Amino acid sequence: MGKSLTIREVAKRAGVSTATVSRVMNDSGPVSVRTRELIDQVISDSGFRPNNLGRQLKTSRTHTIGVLVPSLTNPIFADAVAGIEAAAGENGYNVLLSSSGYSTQKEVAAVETFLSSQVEGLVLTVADEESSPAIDSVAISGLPFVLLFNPVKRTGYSTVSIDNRQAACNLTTGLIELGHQRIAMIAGKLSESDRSIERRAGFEDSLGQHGLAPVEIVEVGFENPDLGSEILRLSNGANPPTAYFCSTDVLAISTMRVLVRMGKRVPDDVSVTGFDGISIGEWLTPSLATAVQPAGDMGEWAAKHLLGRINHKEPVTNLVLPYRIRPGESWGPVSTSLRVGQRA
Amino acid sequence: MGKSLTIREVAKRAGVSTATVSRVMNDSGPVSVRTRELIDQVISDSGFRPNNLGRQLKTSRTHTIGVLVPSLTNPIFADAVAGIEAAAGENGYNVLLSSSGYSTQKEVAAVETFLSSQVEGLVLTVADEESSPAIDSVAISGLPFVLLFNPVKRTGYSTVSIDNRQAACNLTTGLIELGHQRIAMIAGKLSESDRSIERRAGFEDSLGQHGLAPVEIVEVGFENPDLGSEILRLSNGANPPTAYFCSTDVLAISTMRVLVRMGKRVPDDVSVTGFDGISIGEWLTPSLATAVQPAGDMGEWAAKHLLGRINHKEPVTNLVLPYRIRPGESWGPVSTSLRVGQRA
DNA sequence: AAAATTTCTGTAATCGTTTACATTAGTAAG
DNA sequence: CTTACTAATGTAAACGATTACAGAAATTTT
Repeated sequence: MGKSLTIREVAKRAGVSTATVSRVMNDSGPVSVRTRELIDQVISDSGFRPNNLGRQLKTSRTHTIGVLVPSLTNPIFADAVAGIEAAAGENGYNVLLSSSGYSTQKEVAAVETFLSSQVEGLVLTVADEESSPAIDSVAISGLPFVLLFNPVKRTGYSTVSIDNRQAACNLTTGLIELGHQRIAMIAGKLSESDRSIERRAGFEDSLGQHGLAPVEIVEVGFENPDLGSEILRLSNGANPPTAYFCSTDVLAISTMRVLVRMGKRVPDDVSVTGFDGISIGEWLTPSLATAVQPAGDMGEWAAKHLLGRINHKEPVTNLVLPYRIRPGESWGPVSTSLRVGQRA
Repeated sequence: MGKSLTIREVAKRAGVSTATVSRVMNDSGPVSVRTRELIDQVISDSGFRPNNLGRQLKTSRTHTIGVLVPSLTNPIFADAVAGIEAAAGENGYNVLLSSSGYSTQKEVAAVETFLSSQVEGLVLTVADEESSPAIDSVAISGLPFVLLFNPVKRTGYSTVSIDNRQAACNLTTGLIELGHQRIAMIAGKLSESDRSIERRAGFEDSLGQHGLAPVEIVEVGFENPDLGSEILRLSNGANPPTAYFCSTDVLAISTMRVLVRMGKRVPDDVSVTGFDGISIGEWLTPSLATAVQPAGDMGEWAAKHLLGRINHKEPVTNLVLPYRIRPGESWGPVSTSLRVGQRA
């Protein structure tokens, strides 16, 4: 409300020049003890707060990074953002946050805003790295950025991820070793997530290695997936799955709920696996078998690396962190009765 | 990397003045069709992107709001931020995000940064509204802000919350009606959360109305609460609680886990209630009895109201939204054996 | 065809800082 | 008491946009 003070006003009140005031604020040059004290006094008396816009415009440093994720309601991203924010804060950086809702269009818009706002770098998770106009924009601009969660495909920019394909393969193999032969995949829209694509590939790798084929790969939207009807259809179909491999924990949780509501027991009647390792999964009954991505650490690492690139010209790096298969109660041996029943 | 273009360069290339370029970009004055096309051409050819700092400095509008929450890993806040971000985005506003980790000191620092960054308003959840230097700073600055989740105490600024005290009272009464007489409260540090304080008050209201006293009120830190030893102590004490009233869902979930690990059955041996209504709660087994705050809507409303205050001089408002008691499987009638056993 | 409008465009100041450069004051050395 | 340095301060030009204001060009009115 009340027009805030400018450095000029402070200078006038202290009877010095703006240059001197600036020098005491930034410790950027010699100032006599006397005047320094005088100016400090005036500043604290008047509650002067320098306007960052002026400073940033002049120095062309904003100490701000942009962060773009698909969604904040999925804890995997919230946790990552928490890690990013923490690392940024520790290093005196601010975070400009945007979420895309898995929309390529919104990704582009967000990136455009970030670039206009002169952020010094970006951490982002895009829908599909291979065909992302948003990434193209950033790349062209020359601004440092690091891709988070997106599987590394092209080289040339920094990424922090896990080996989605291998993790998915391991998880699927786990199901097969439990005796499952008829496995369906519930996948987040492949066009909305290259993670889904990779995970599907891993899923198929494993099936292939064991001479199996997927019962079906069902694509669902992330925002309001209508799992109910799909699962009902599969379940009542000619070839009902004994296990559901879901491309994210959130989808897995929804899947389990649908199954339970249908009267199925997990894992006695049907097994379910997730992917991401959000902490809720552990607390569920049955707890969720999944592949854990260390989201908080990944975010933290991404931010630190980004700052390194910005401030110390550190080279582009592709970090692939280890994942962890977290066995849970949501998968179990395929039920004998079912196995026989189906074969009959 | 590559020095980006300025409006001056664009003007030169198009053979016009910067004023004209500015006019076509902002539609802020008459421009002949010919020159408009010419300039548009030059802009898209050169990939010119206006530098927001210059614009913002001149217009003194940043189209940015600051958002400060205690934590992003607690879904109640992540959901709220999602709502805020969505509303802000829809209205062309950017979000500068910070999290305080329940530290008053960090709150102050974050607010200071926001003010320097010339945000146009703030949405924030502070530890304790009644003694918050952060709020004082903002209030003095005259910047519009809205308090989210913090119970409304003083008037004079906008808030969005629910009636924490009443909700807590209702929830406690629910426990009492199930026969519980020995109820302990697990409270987030009262110094770190005025919500905890209110909820405790509601808890005590209900107990008082029924002529009961709390077994104990245990305060735990939010960040890494050591619930294990506390609950063990209570459980093995002279007066073991038959129910735990927890001040947040996150604490309630931890409490349930500890109890289960101790071999207790929930709700057969002991009941547990939460507070917040994070969606996980519903999916747990047993599902969590709790009071639901509509976090996403609250965030959305807070942001919209803030923008209303910024742009349309809407008056300060205290919005108290309805909460909903969500009964769950985590509470049940007090077990008869226990009741008798204890009385013996 | 001149006058009166209206439409278009340019000039230059400004927003709030920082900082290169110039200047002055202060101190040490000769 | 100069001279030569260093320390302290000030002057003024940026940074990249917007926008009063004024002037030129095009159009309409008389």
